[in-house]
Amino acid sequence: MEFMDFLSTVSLFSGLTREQYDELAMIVTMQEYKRGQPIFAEGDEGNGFYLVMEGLVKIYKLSMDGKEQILHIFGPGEPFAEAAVFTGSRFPAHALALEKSRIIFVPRASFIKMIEANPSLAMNMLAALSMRLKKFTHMIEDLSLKEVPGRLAAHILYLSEQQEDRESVRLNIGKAQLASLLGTIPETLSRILTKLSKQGLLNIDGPVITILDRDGLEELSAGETRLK
Amino acid sequence: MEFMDFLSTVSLFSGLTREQYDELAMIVTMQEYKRGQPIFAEGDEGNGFYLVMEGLVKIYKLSMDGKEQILHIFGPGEPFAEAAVFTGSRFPAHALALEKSRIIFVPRASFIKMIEANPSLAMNMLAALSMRLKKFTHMIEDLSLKEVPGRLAAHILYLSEQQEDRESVRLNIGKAQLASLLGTIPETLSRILTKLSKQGLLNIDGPVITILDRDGLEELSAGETRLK
DNA sequence: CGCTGCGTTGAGCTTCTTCAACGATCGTGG
DNA sequence: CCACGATCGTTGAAGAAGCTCAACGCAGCG
Repeated sequence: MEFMDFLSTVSLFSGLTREQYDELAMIVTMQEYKRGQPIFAEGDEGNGFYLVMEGLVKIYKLSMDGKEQILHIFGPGEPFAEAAVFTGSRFPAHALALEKSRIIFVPRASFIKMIEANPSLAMNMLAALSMRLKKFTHMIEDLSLKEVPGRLAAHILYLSEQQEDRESVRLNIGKAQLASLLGTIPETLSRILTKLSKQGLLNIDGPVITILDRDGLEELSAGETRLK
Repeated sequence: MEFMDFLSTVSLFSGLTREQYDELAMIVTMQEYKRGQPIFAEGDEGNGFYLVMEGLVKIYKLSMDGKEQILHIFGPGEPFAEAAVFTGSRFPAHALALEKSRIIFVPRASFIKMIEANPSLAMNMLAALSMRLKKFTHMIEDLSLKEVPGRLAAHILYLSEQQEDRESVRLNIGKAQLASLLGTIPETLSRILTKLSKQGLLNIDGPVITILDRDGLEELSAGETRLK
């Protein structure tokens, strides 16, 4: 059972005993998805939650006329669709593998039993949901109160804090996906990237963005500056 | 202790034993706020969460240039700022009383002890956070994928399902607040209300909105229709 | 080699915001 | 009780931001 090594790295499960890991390994299942393959659709019954073991997953909404808004992009170690476990309702969004992925499924009923018996698991889950909530708060703020250049700047700065190299960022998703994550369309994103580039705030080389003027980006992101 | 009657009506605490209610009543405090008075500010230390006992509270974000986005409006029986309890961090938004309100405060440390000892309380809290998450998902979808008329229509339909009278809705907040909740400004909201009214979809009488064409509103809300 | 997906660029247009002015309502103090 | 100011809602005109539609270059891949 190669899950074990992986499960022990998932922060949601930190603090579990050896037996609890065994128990967990018994109730979960694993499945592979090809690039572009859907994992679930909005409206599907949510009878459990998922865990990215390997690969990349996007959670997104679609409008009637086909426009997409990405809510999350999840990589290895991250759980998704946990909320459906506790509302007992249907998935409010779509999920799709952006790359070839291995995804673990944790069925609701057994997981709820585990939670009720493990205060630390409950606390971990509460913390996870709370972080998610905070992230959404941020997203709503960005969508409503910032213009696209500000959102883009904020996102680049965010990425630069996640990655090793502080000064240059490598996008793990395509520009079209990035546009959808920022609540805009590829054309607009492209224009703004070239604009930022022409103003010397950053440098674009395919999927690699180099930060040239961090202060300038921070002003943009805070809404103190306007793009001319 | 007049809390008791109230606490027993709060769904977050459903399933607690008599002793647990007593315990709860011991650790909480109550405070009154006047209309317009702040309860906490973004960035404040979040050392507990709140519960509306009476009145109306808004949770909101401000942009640099003063624009406001309302995240929630809470009335009696609803908890708010719970997430701060579990992330252990600062409040990510502002809270202010829209009316004269009585607000209960539940300090973090004692509440966490209660949760760890009460699986049902943990489950209630997980369910509450999950619902909140779902609501935000909806909000992001609206902001990103719908235009203002669609958001407004969706909101009116939502209100009509909450209230007794299915055909006429009474706004419990002013139109400026409603605009901020929908991610727009009073001018735009006003124009769209009159437009909807002229098209015979609804009727406006001060804070009372009468639904004249429910199907039309649903089409708008789903993005199937455009406003001419 | 051609196809397909992705990114870019241009032109025109729609939606929404900004700025300004004005009427109505409400609560307060004189 | 009236007058006043403040807040709130409405309307108009102009401008900005972002979207739509269309075309094209380029790279990867069968």
